[in-house]
Amino acid sequence: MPQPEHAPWPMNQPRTRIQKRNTEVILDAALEVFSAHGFRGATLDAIAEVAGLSKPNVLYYFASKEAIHAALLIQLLDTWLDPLRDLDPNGDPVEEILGYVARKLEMARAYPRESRLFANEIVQGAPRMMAEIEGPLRSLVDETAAMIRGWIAEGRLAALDPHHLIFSIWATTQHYADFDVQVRAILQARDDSHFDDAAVFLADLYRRALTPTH
Amino acid sequence: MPQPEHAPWPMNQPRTRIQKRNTEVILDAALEVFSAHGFRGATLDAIAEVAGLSKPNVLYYFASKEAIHAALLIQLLDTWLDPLRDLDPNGDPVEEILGYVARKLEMARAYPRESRLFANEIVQGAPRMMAEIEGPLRSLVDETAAMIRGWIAEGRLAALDPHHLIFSIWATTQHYADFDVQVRAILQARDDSHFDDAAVFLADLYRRALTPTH
DNA sequence: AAAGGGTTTGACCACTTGGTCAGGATCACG
DNA sequence: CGTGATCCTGACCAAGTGGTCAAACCCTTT
Repeated sequence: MPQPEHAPWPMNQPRTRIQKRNTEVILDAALEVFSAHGFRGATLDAIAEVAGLSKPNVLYYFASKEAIHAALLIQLLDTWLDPLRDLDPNGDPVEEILGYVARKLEMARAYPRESRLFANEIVQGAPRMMAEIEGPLRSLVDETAAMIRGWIAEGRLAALDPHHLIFSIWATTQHYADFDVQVRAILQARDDSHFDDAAVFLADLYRRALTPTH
Repeated sequence: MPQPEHAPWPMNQPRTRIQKRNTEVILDAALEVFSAHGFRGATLDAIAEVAGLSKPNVLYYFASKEAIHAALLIQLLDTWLDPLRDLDPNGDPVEEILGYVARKLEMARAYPRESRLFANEIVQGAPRMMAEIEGPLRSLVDETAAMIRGWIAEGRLAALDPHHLIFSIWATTQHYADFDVQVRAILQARDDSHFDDAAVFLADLYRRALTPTH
C-alpha cells in the first residue's frame, strides 16, 4: 500500500537517508550502463546488478527505465553547459576561449561517462533531448556566438564563424572522452597523461588560429 | 536441404542476381538501423522490415545479427581511411592537410550513416573493432604522424603534435555527421548548406594554425 | 516441361526484457 | 517496545528477442 506512487517525494531532496543513498547508487549505476550501451542497449537487470540492488527495488525508486534515463539527462545538461556560461565578455578574448577549451577538456577527462551518455543520445537522434537542445542550449549558444562576433568586430579575435568555432571546441574536447578507446589504442596510452598533451595541442591550435593578425 | 551453410558463396561476389540484390538491400537496411540504435539497440525485425524482407529470409543470407554487423564494419574501415592514404609527402604540407580536412568533411556529408555506425561502435568501447584499431588503423596513423613530423622538421608546417592534429581533424569533421541533429537544431538548418560554412571555417582554422610563422 | 537447385515463409522455440504484485523485513519514532 | 511507514524481494507475466526448420515457392537450365 505505502508504495510511493513515483515519485511522491521531491527527487532533488529525498526524504530519508536510505532514499538519498539508493537514488544516488542507482543513478551512478545507470550512468555506467547507459553510457556504455545506449538507451536500448541498457537493461534494468544490468543497472540493478551494478547498483547492487534487486530489479524490483530499482523500480521502487524510479517508475521506469525511461524515468532513470530522464533523471540522468536533466541532471547532466546544466553542469555540462556551465563552462560556456563562464565566458567573460570583459576578459581577453583569446584567453577566455582558451580557458573554455581547457575547462571542457578537463570535464572530458573527469566525467567521460557523462560525455558518452550525451554522445549516445545525440548520435541516435536525441529522441529524448530535442526540447532541451532547441531551447536552452540553442539560446546559450546564440548568446555566446553574439559575444564572439562582438570580439571579432573589435578586432580582438580572428574572423571565424562563431557557431562553427563552438562546434569545433565541443568536438575536439569531447572526442577524448567519447572516442577514448580509439585514442588510447592509437597512442598506446596506459594512463591519463595524454590528456596533458591534448591540452597543450588544443591551446596551441586555438591560440594560433584565434590571435588576430594585424 | 540446399540452405547455404553461411556463407558458401564468396560474400564479395554473390553467385546469383538475387543474392547480389538482397545482400545489398540487407546491408543498406542494417546500416540504417545499426547507425541509428547501436548494435544492441538494433533488432533483426527492424532490419528485415527496412529491407522489405522476412526475418528468416534475412537470416538466409547472413548467419546472424553479428555477421551482418561484422560485414558492415569490414566494408567500412577501408573506405573510411582512404582519404588519409591520399596525403602526398611531396605536396605542400598545409594544402595537403587542408585537402584531407575537406575530403573528410565531404565524407561526413555524403555518408553520415557510416560515420554514426563507427561512432556508435567506438563510443560503446569498440568491442567488435579493437583488432582493426590496434592494427591497421594505428599503423597508418603512425606513418602519417611521422610524415607530418618530417614536414615540421623542415619548417614547412607549424609545430603541432601530429597525433593530436589528426584526432582534431577526425573530431571536427565527423562531428557534423555524428552530432547532426544537434548542429541542425542550433543552426536551425533546413538543408545541407551549413556544410559549406563548416568547410570554410575548418579551412580558415587549420590554415591559420598550420601555416608556419617565420 | 521437368528437374534441380536457389529462395521464401509461417510456425515455432528458448531466452531476455521491462514491469507488477503480494507479502515480508526493516526502520523511525512515540 | 510496538506500530505504522518505509524498504525490499521472489515469483510471476506479457511482450519482444535472435534464431530454427520443414515445407512451399520460385527460377534457371536442360
